[in-house]
Amino acid sequence: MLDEFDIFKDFLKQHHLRWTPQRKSILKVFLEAQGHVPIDDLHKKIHAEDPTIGIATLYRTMKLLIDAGLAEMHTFNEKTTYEHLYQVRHHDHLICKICGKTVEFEHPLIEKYQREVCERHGFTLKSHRMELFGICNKCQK
Amino acid sequence: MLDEFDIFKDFLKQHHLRWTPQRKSILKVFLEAQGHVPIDDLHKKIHAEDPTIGIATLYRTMKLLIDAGLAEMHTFNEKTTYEHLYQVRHHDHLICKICGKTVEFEHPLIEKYQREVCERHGFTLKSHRMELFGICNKCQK
DNA sequence: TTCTTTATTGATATTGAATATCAATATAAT
DNA sequence: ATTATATTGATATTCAATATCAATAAAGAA
Repeated sequence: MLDEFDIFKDFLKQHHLRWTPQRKSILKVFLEAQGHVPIDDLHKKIHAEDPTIGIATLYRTMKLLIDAGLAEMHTFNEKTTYEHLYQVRHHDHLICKICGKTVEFEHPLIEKYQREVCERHGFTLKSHRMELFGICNKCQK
Repeated sequence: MLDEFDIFKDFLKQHHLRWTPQRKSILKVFLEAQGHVPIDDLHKKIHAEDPTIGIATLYRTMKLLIDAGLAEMHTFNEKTTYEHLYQVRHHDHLICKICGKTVEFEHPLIEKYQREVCERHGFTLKSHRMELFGICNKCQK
């Protein structure tokens, strides 16, 4: 079974890009982080790992990870976060408008109807984004 | 039946804000525009209507229109657009990744399952965002 | 290995959308 | 009219993200 490092290496090779220590460190730190990681969190962790890596390289590498299918970018409440994608079951998000708590869920029927809608309009579905915004238990009290 | 101008006036009054010629012009131009309107399109049209209205006032007013429930902000492909909301049936979006064409749709069953998911997690659903990304007919050829 | 080509890097400048500031002005209630 | 306060336009500012660029490093060729 290929792990994320192999996938990234393959991706880089296919695109005539290079496997570098910086890219390795960034992938490592990203994989160790949990859930939705903001860029500045990543930056701090990277800095602890290797203080010489600049912010530009971090942004550049995160883009590559997205292109390689290993990460996904989200923007909830004006804040950008990155989420680990590979070997993680697809899911959508339920977000509390007040405290920002996020719950991940998946619903096979919703996905099915999404595919139907696409077909009906002659589209080939590539991806989707579904976010439900509400108020969680705690914030209602 | 209240029109958008009445709704906006009421909203302003309730919040101790004021009904001004600038706000009137911006609402007028926004209502006349079609579909998903980028801010700079609005700015051009506003400028034709009244060249003295500044960009800051435009941004401020669009925020108010959103708060008043008359507009919705979208960010497709890094570009922010505003969409007319009142007296428009709720719908979601299907977007071509290549040409940017958007199709509006609604699916009652998807909505139903969204509500179910929320309840199951103890959330009160307030709104949602669902965007399907694919390749349209024309772009596949 | 050494050479060559070309991708990558970090530091830093730049961009650009969106927001904050502020003095002058307009609005709405009294 | 008077008063309190919201609004305005011009412009400065912010800040995440990107572009620039000379120095460096990776990978394939010889």
